[in-house]
Amino acid sequence: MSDPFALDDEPPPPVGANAPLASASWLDGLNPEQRLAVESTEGPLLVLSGAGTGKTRVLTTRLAHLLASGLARPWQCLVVTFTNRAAREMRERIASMMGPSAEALWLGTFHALGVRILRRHAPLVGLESNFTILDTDDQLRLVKQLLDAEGVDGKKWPAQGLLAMFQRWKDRGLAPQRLGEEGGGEFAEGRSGALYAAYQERLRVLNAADFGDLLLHTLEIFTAHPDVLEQYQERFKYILVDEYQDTNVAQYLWLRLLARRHKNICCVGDDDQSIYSWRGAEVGNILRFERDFPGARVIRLESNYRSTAHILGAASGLIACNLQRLGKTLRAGLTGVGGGDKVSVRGVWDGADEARVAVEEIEQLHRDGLRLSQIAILVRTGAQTREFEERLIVTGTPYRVLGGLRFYERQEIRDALAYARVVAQPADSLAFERIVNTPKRGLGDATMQALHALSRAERVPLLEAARRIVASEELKPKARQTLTALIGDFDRWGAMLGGMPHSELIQTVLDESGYTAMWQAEKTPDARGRLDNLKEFVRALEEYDSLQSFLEHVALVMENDGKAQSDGVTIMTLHGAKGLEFDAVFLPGWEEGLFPHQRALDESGAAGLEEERRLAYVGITRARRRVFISHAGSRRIYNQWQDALPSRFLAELPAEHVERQANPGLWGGQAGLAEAGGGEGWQTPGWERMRRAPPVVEATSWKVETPRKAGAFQVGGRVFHQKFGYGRIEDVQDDKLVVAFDKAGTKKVMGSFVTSA
DNA sequence: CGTATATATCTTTTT
DNA sequence: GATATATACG
Repeated sequence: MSDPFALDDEPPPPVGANAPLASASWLDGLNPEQRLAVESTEGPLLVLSGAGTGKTRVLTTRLAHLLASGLARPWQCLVVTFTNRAAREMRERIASMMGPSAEALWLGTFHALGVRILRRHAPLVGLESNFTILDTDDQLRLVKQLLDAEGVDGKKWPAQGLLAMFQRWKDRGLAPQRLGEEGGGEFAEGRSGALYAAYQERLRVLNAADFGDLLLHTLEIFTAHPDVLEQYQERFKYILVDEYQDTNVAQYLWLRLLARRHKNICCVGDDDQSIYSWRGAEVGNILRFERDFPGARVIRLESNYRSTAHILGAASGLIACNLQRLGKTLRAGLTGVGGGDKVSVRGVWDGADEARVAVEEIEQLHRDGLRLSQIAILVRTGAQTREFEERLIVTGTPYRVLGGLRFYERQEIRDALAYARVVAQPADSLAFERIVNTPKRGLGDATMQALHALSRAERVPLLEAARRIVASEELKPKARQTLTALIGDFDRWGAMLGGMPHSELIQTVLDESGYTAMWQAEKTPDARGRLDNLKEFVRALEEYDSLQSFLEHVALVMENDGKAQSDGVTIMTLHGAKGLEFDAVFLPGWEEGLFPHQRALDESGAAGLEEERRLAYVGITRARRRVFISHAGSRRIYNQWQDALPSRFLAELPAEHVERQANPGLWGGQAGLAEAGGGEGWQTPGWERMRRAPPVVEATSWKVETPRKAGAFQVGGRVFHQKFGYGRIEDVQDDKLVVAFDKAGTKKVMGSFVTSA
């Protein structure tokens, strides 16, 4: 086994088992390419690693190799992952191989590593080292305020769009002063560049950074302060990057700067799994690697140890339809297992039917001995999870939704966090603003206007402005009194900060502020759950040794890894599933418009389509043994039933790897979906015809009352309104109606809110 | 100032 | 169908 020359005879690792590496023989069990990737420690190295070819294994083994062979000490290794989950898993695996020295590794996401560096040098970019990290909510509120202050019409130029623009700039490493020609565009008559600068300035005043800043500022520091850069260049002897195809320009520049000294940078990626271009990721980073790092070595990992031949065949056939790719062939590295089952494709009636059929199949797999935790349902959009959840609840099948609305995104948790933030950092104006009037204290718009004005005028945080304003005569006595009380509360809590366990402190804050009482008084059914969440929140606090470190963790991770679910079916988005594997994978919703998603096609055209196809490829290759794809004939979107065509991706799956499942008696006469019986229904003339003529949006008659257009109403007609009851139409104006209601008097209402009576 | 009601918009994907 | 924003009223 340990004969280094007997590489070709090494048996591949068994499917589905992560054979633990014995500490002394970390190279055992690697195939020749993997071994080469591990042992080529010096100089730039690009590892092109197809799905299921042991990428993570190579990364961890390489790291272990570097440490165990004495080439580097843990703190000299920089390891960048794409998700927090990947970082955690990597750390655990290294720790199990190397022991506690793994603690000293610089290992994390770009953003986590960015903060770590930025905290040390914050003053160089005009921040204090205890700066706040904003969440999306805060950012949006800030941009809105900005548009307001600058007199830009927020209706015409939505804050969302502007924020997205800022983010794209940041993804490309562009600070306002570097925008140059880029700046402007149409937005707000070409003022977007100036707004960007104003936004960054506001952040600085607030002593805050948004997500993009964590990288942008570090980059700024590295370029403007060579001495600082040198310090890190010197330190990081070896750099390892996971999911390299998903790095954006800013991250690329960041890496290039850090690697310039030792040049021992190893990037692992797969252009076929690049699915984050909408977030600024540049597949081009892979292409330019050899150019930017002269003498770079490229190793291809093409032996797939994960999936059966049929699954591989289906996935390869699909991805081959993409024109923009480096080109890689996945070979089945699996021995002793035949082709396995073909990929199942099934047409279903609608979303509910789809869920029902899938869950039946899941129960069958479970009866056959598959563990539920080895089964996943991977959806294109978060909204799709619901129908599966409902069905799984009905059948009593345990499940877990990963990445849905996340714990720290819930309203009550954000509120509690805001309280914690103000206690920890009284200058955090955005947090203060969030909770001044939660629970209701009678501090409304008027008070806030005054506070903002003073805050801007004197360039002080809101809480400080509040202090000054209550000392003046400006507010009405009532507002003045409540505000004084609130300031007093925060002072008191602030003083308690070091004196008691912080979880207790936050509990006290939530109780004394009346926040807990607010939910207790609430009669709605979900109030109960919210109180539970708050308890969970306080419990999570206990696991951190300071309020600061807790807040930092939350800002970066946004997920609550506290409660590890036991056995259950996993539901998540395709994006969330990258890097995971399951025995059986369900891929619902393969319909034109949903997958590929219409929006991707509209916004990015052919490139968008290819990215969607890569997403499909990622989905299929998550599976070890079984893949179940389904598409529904009609699906409800918002309120309307829409006929849906099977996804073009279905036609791209090689027929020899696919088994078309007939759903008995279901597909009688669906237009365009004729089941010709040849198992290739989506390639029939009918489907081709439908594909050329885009589907007509029409409400099917058997489920909904079609919302009537105002045009269908006539003056004098009788109508019924949910709230106002019956009435007579007096006038029709565009989509609005003037109706004289029998009981409620004459009102102007939207035509869509009434029905003919 | 708060509440209730009416309307608009929304869902692609996440660090 | 759910949730943010706008408006009217108390």
